[in-house]
Amino acid sequence: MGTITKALEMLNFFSDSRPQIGLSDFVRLTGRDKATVHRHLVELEQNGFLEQHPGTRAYRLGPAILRLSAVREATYPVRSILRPVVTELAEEVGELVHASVLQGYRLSPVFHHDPMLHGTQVHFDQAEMLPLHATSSGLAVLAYAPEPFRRSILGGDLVAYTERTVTDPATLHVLLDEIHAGGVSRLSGAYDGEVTSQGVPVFGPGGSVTGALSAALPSVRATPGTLDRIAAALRAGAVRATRVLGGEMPARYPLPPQTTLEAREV
Amino acid sequence: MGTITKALEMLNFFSDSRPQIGLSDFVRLTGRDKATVHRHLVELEQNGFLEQHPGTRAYRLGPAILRLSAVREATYPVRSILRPVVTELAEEVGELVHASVLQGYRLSPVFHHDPMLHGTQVHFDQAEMLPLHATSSGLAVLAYAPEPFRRSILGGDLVAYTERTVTDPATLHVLLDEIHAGGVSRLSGAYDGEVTSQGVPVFGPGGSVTGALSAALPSVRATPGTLDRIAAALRAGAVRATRVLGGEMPARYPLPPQTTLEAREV
DNA sequence: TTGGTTGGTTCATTATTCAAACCGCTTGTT
DNA sequence: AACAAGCGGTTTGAATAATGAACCAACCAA
Repeated sequence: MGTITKALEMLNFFSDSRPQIGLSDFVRLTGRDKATVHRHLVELEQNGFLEQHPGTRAYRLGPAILRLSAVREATYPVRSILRPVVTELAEEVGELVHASVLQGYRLSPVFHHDPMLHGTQVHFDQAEMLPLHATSSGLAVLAYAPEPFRRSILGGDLVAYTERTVTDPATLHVLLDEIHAGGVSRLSGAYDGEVTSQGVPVFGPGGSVTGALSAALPSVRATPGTLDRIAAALRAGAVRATRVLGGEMPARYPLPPQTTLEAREV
Repeated sequence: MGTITKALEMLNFFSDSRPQIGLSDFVRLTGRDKATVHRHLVELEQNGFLEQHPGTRAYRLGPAILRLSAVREATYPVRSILRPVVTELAEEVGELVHASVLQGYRLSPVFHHDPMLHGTQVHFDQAEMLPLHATSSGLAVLAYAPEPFRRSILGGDLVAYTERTVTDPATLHVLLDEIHAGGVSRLSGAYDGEVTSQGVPVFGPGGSVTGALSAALPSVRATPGTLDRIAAALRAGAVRATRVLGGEMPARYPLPPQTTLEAREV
């Protein structure tokens, strides 16, 4: 692992629930030497990717990240483009919806919205990278990804996040073919034990998968009728999201919403 | 310069006008070796800070930056807090207003808004880090910064961006004392030759300067009356911005808006 | 005092960087 | 067709910078 990766990985330890991290915490989190960690922190700070609280000396994410994200959004506004799609979809289905884009072997959250209609909500941490094999978004992506990519994922480490995470490559392969046929993935308790979620792929130019939309709800609220309604809305959302991003739906994708909706049992 | 800095600095070459950069371009821009540059690019890409266009193989800023900026905003929402202040101020004065925060020896843009009321607008590139000695924002910050910090800036490289940039430390020192007394900095053609801008400091907890607000307009529209009206609005904006950020105005700051407004000739 | 924190520094050892050559591919020119 | 020049990317061994165990200093509680 290179120096740059070591430094950048430290940024990933920040999350909504852990916004500030001190030197010793970083040493524990990374398992690396204190001197190295410190030098990396200083360098990140000098470049504005971190800033140090004057009092506590703890580090938090810095203003450079803000500046760069503004530049990316100004030239390639994925987030602001997906925002209305996600928000409308979330309001329509009445549950948490999030959009994410493929980054390496995981999904990077881009935007999420929860209409907050119910007493219990699904917790979503936008700092977490999502695994492909254990989330509805990930399965939706894998189902439409090129065969070599699918194989490299199924052949890699398939972490079991709960006892209901599917980690058998053969079973996953069958599951992905079913999702490919239906256009929507459905998972219950495979990543968060109490959550049921459904996902649809989002495509870029040339019909290649670039990300996913997903709706999640507490499994206690997940009746078959509700899930089918959400699935139909997601399918329509996939088309909208792909269109606003300038992508193309592959010809083989099951068309919404006038198309027959087959309930998918997963 | 460390490896991490070399890699992170490459991200700064992206801007609104240069959203995609290829390997050879980076080699020219950085002056570094092609093999090294390539390894850095690959490592940045693997961590999602860059993504490579499949067709052209050019690099652009990646989704990880988006994810991290969302985390920072969720826990320390400087941008979304300053947004309404900047927008209202811009609409009030009818000109481009931007907010920026101190990062090392420069200012990092956070948010900007242009009401677009006139035929000619000031161009603002949010990718550019602003120098302290040649911008109204920077002078506003320096005027209220601790003496050692002010001296380290005035003792460093003072680049002349135009023939009207003040680069003499002694002259700048006098200028800063005047700004400190008046609360507003005013510069004409010191950074962009055709632009006149005014800046006010924004303070954090404990009354330390953390950033600035600035309003800019084409010098051809800059009449004394207009500038004084904008200066008054900025002073009020500084108080609002400081308050919403949870900071404290220093006791010595000239109070708006009921206070006497002295026109500052700079 | 002792013991356990915290953030930060020093200096042999070790891994990374550099420069120049090369490869395969595309593009525009002769 | 042949050529040159551009592109992204890779390989090589000598120069250079990163690493990590030990060390400092400060703070807090017992």
